[in-house]
Amino acid sequence: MTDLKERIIQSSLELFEKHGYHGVSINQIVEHCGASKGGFYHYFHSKDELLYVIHDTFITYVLEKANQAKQTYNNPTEKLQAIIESFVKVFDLYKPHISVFYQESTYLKPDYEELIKKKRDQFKQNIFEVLQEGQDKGEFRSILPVEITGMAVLGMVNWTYKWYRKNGEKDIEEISHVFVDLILHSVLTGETLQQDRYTDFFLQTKMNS
Amino acid sequence: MTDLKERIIQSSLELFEKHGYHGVSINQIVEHCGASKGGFYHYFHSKDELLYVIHDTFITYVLEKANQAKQTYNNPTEKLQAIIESFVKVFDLYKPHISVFYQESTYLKPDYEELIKKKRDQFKQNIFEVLQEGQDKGEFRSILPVEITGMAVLGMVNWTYKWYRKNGEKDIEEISHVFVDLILHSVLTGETLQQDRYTDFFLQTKMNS
DNA sequence: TAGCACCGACCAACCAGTCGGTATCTACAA
DNA sequence: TTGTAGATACCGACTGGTTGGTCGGTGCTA
Repeated sequence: MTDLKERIIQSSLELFEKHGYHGVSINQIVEHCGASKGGFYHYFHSKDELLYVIHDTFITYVLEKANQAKQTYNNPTEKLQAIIESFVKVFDLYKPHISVFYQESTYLKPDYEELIKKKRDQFKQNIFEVLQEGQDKGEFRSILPVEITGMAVLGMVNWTYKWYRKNGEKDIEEISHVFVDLILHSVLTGETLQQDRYTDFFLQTKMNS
Repeated sequence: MTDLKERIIQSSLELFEKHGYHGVSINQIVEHCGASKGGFYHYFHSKDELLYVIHDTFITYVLEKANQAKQTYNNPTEKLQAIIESFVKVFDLYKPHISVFYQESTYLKPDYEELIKKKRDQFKQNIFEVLQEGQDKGEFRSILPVEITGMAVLGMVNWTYKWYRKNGEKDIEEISHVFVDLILHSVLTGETLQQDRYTDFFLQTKMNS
C-alpha cells in the first residue's frame, strides 16, 4: 500500500547517514529507490517533512522504551540499568535514524523542531528523575549533581552513533553491559556497590563465570 | 594585517553554530562581517577550505593539550585526569569550533577529511593508551575493554558541546570535576579507590571541606 | 467514472565561485 | 623627495549549475 513511502524513507536514511541531509537531493533519493519526484511529493509535503518523520520515528520509540523501563522496575538502580540497556540497544535497530537525528537536528524547521524538542526533553527528564530518586533513596552518591551526571550518561550513550557499526567487532550486548557497569560504578554509593545486590550488571557476573 | 580573515572565521563560526554549514551562504557570512565576496575568496580557496580551517584549529589545539598532559604526569590516573580536565576546559574556549567540528564533519571534502581524521585518531589513541597503561599497572579495573571504555569517556566529554553554555548555570570547572569523578569511579579498582591516593578529584575533596 | 498512486518535464530561486577592476602599500631608483 | 612599478588587499556584478517544488497528465483499481 504505502510501500513506496517506506522505500523512500529507507533510501533517504541510507543516503543521509552517509552524505548528510544537505549532501543528498530529492532526485538522488528517488533515483536510489526507483521512484520519481512526483512519487515523493505524493507522500511528503517537503524535504523538511521527511527529515521530521525520521526524527519522530526514533524519538518516539526511545521514549516509549524508557517509560516502559521506568514502570517495570521499582528501585532506581534497576530502572537506570534498564533505561540504559534499552537505550543502547536501540542503536542496533535505529542506527541510521539516530545518525540523522543527531547530525541534522540544526536543519529542522522551527515548527518541527518544537515537536521533537518536547519529546527529547521528556526523555532527558526521565533520566534526571531516576538519578534523583536514586539519591533520595540513598543508593546513589548524593554529591553528584543530577544534571551534569545525567548529561554525562546521555553523552556516553548518544555518542555511540559515531562509532558503532552493526556486525562490527563490538556487539551491542557487550557495549550495553560495559556502559551499565561504568555508569553504576560511578553513580552507586560505596556501600551499595559492595553489597552487590546488583551483581547482574555485566562485568562482575562475567568474572564469576 | 589579516584582520579580515579573522573576522570572516569569527562570523562564520557564529553563523555555522546556529544554522549549520549548509544553512549559511558565503553572502551571509561576508555581510555579517561587513566584507565582500571578493574579500572572502582572497583568503580562502573555497567554502570547504573554511570548514577545514575551523576543524583544524580545534583538533590541533586539543591534541597538543593531551600530549602535554601525557608528558607532565607519570601515573595513568593523573594522566587520565589531566587529559579529561584539559579536554573539558577546551569547551570554554572553542565551543563554536567544536560544534561545527562535530556537526559538519560529514561535509568535509575527502582530502581535508583525511588530514583531520589523522589527528582525531591520534587523540583517541592517547586515551586508549592511558587506559591500557592503567590496567597494566593495576590501577584500573582490567575487566573493562579498553576501546569501549575509551569511547564512553570520549562520548561523555564530547557530548558537552550539545548542552554547555558559556556563562550558563553550570561552569566549566564543575563540569570538569564531575566528569573526572565519574570516570575515575568507574575505572579505578576498588582498592585504588579506597586508598584514595587521588583525593584531589573534586567531589571527595569537596566532601571533606 | 471517480479517485488514488505515481510520473517527469519544467521553473524560479539560490548559491559557490569567477573575473575584471580599484585602491593602498612597498621598494627602490632618479 | 618624488616617481613608478609591482604586489597585495579587497570589491561586487555576473554566471553556470543545481535544487526544491509544481503541475498537468497517465494508468490502474474499485
